Amino acid sequence: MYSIGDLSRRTGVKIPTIRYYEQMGLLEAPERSEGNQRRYEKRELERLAFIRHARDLGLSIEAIRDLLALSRHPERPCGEADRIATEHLASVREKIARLRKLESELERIVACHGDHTIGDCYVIRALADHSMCGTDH
Amino acid sequence: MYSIGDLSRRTGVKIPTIRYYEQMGLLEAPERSEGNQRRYEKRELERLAFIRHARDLGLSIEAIRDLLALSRHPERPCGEADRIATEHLASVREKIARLRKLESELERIVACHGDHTIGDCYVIRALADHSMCGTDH
DNA sequence: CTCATATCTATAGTCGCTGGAGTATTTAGA
DNA sequence: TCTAAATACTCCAGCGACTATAGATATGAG
Ligand SMILES: [Zn+2]
Ligand SMILES: [Zn+2]
Ligand SMILES: [Zn+2]
Ligand SMILES: [Zn+2]
Repeated sequence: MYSIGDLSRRTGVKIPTIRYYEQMGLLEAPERSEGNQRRYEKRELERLAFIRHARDLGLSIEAIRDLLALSRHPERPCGEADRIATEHLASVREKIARLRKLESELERIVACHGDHTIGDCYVIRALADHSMCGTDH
Repeated sequence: MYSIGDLSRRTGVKIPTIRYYEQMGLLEAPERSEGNQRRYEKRELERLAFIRHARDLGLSIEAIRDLLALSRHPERPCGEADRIATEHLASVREKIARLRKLESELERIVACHGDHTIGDCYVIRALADHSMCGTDH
């Protein structure tokens, strides 16, 4: 039996976050001690580690909820789980592409620095005028 | 004189967002019509375009507030503006680096898909066990 | 038994918007 | 000039994924 603090230490998930996951339906409401404190089993420790890992990989709470629901039916085909992961990969790639555009614009913007005043600062001028940009972003 | 709707159409910033920027101190409170509606000058249109562009480049409201304050003193040196942009570039690069790690883990995770069940789905197993990952993320 | 530590609930704050309710103003056509 | 449509006003709630209080209660070691 683990207290919420034990779970927190073992998974690196902060205590209020564990309670938040319970509220969001990722963790089931655990048993309680006589004094109403949460008491977890090993199963729930593993489940929390799964959640933590999925969050670290950027999956949304909703996606994780779906994956957890799927994992309760080991005999079913896993197309849906694969789809969730594939879609997430696509969204990560989109984010990277968007950020790379920003990166290249920002590189251009900060390239010109030295001794000058706000009045002729390229940073300020470039921000004022998108037509100086090489991409839309 | 532009109404808030004119400003919105010309900059692509939604009306509630314009009011939000005013509340956040990015736009000064404009003149009002007899009936209390906002009336803007060209100056404020340009300022909003600046804000929009800076937001599109991912700068925070706070950074933009600082840049706008700086731009009121064209004679001063621009080191601070350059610093804000450079720092932002660094944070964009960090985000890209993090996302690339996620991308490579997710690629690995979704690589193995075909006809199988949840019970032996690599997606589910990989999420349950970070030690299968090649990077920390 | 005492007392420090841990946990409980409920609530509010973070960021950058976005949407709605309910009311008031502006503007264009008849 | 009157009316109806479009627009704008303020205030407030909600998003996602936490995080941080406040004030009360429970647990566990000495
Ligand atoms: Zn400069
Ligand atoms: Zn641009
Ligand atoms: Zn699978
Ligand atoms: Zn991992």
